[in-house]
Amino acid sequence: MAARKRQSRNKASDGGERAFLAAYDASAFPHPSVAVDVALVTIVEGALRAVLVRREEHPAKGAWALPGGFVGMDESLDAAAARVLATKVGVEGVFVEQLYTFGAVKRDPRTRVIAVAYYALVHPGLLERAPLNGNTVLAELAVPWRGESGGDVGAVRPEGGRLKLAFDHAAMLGLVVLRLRGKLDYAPIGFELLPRHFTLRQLQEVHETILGKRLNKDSFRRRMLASGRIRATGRREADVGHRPAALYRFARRTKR
Amino acid sequence: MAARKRQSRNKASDGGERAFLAAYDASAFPHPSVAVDVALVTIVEGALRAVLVRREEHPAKGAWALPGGFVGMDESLDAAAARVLATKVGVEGVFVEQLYTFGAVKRDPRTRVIAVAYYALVHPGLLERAPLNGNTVLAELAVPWRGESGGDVGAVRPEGGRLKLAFDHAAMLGLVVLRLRGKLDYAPIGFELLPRHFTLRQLQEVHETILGKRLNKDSFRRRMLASGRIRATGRREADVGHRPAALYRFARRTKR
DNA sequence: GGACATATATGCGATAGGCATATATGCTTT
DNA sequence: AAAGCATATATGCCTATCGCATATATGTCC
Repeated sequence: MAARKRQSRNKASDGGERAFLAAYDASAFPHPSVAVDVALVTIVEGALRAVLVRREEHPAKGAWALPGGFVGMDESLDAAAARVLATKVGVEGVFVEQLYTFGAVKRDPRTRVIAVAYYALVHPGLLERAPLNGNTVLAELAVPWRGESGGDVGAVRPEGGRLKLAFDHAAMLGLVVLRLRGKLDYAPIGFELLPRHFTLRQLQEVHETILGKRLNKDSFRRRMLASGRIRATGRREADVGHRPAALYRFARRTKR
Repeated sequence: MAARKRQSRNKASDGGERAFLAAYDASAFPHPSVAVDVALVTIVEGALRAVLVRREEHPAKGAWALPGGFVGMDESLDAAAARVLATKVGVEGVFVEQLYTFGAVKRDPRTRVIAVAYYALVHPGLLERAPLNGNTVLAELAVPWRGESGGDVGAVRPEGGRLKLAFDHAAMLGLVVLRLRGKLDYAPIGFELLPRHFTLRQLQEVHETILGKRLNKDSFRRRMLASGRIRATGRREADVGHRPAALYRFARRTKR
């Protein structure tokens, strides 16, 4: 689906055309800058949450923003997103996918900045190693439940109140939720929010959290088992005060 | 720091912060350029087709490419896509939507160019007014049909042979097809490829062309009529050598 | 008026989802 | 050790939808 290309850093070597290329170097003219903003999303306590960092500088100083950074001349967009995740949040090797590119003229009051938004999914257990200091927060994404009124999809609230978000980052988070909802049925994104081994109930809770509505337990179970995307591990959960559920893991191939 | 001159552009508001903003002007450093490429897609003779222009300049001189252009400092991405469509193809007021942003480092041998790909949908009748001269072609997108083997999705062929595409534009076209397939069920994109009034059979043929497989006629009819997205006009097609079909039009609201 | 081609309507079996009920099982309590 | 508990797992039924077949309707063409 999303073209995820990993580009090797082969250095430029167009010998004969160099003079020509220089003449067409678009960077000689003023043009927009490009940044990546990454929404690192997880689920804690039954709510979608995203990592936000407090801006130390103008513009929007003091507001909360998605971790981001400008795209270097020699790194791909995907690489820039991974770098931002590793540098600013300390997370590596997680699911990352491009979301949308925001290009309104005045979205950044400084200069013209085009932002390529990414979203990443991670099991909260992996976030424990990433220190969330005072300048970083795991904010709950407001996802109105079925029948529940009020609240924009994806708007952010910390613990009841509402955080002021910089730039158009609130729109980015709203789009993340919509994208997750749209892809949940046909893309293996639910598993990214769970540990390697999980129960069917845990998987259902992830789906319910993303979709913002309750699902029928039996139908969900049948659908998942028939999808061929999960495989029984033969193990069971432990230390629960009742019959333990079977543990499954994600199966890459759709076997039928 | 030295980019002070640049800052005079937006003297509109930020009185006190001007010096600060100048210090953070990212355009003072070398950074990637941004272009938009637009796939104008239509259906002619039962095949998805896209407008391609022959490149007159290096790089990839002589190859076929999607109409594109660099993004100006004072235009949004959406505006740039609309400008490219109007300027290079002569089409306005059609459905345009962002597709994906391609950011591999070496995708353009000249300099670093990040391409925000768009796709547009248009009824072929509207394209007749747009002159397709020798440098412009309406190339068929290779969409393998169910059971049919070979051929990358979205690869381009003129009339049997295969066109050489510049840059990563073949990947863009492939992604267009996948996106159309994915959105067809829940987004009103099929109607964009039809005239204002259309028959159910015409709509079904559009769906079949996009999906690359035959659909059951009765199920399709029932599904469309029950979707609430089409409304009977009371009129019928004329001059067909058999019983004329009822004409429908797209209804914005999903009434139930 | 009849042939023809396609549109439109109706019925039926297969399949999947929603729902209720019954059974299984590991842990905790008595 | 036995009973209780809470949840997992299995089974059956009803209904909506889809694929398929059949029947009827309605224009044009000869």
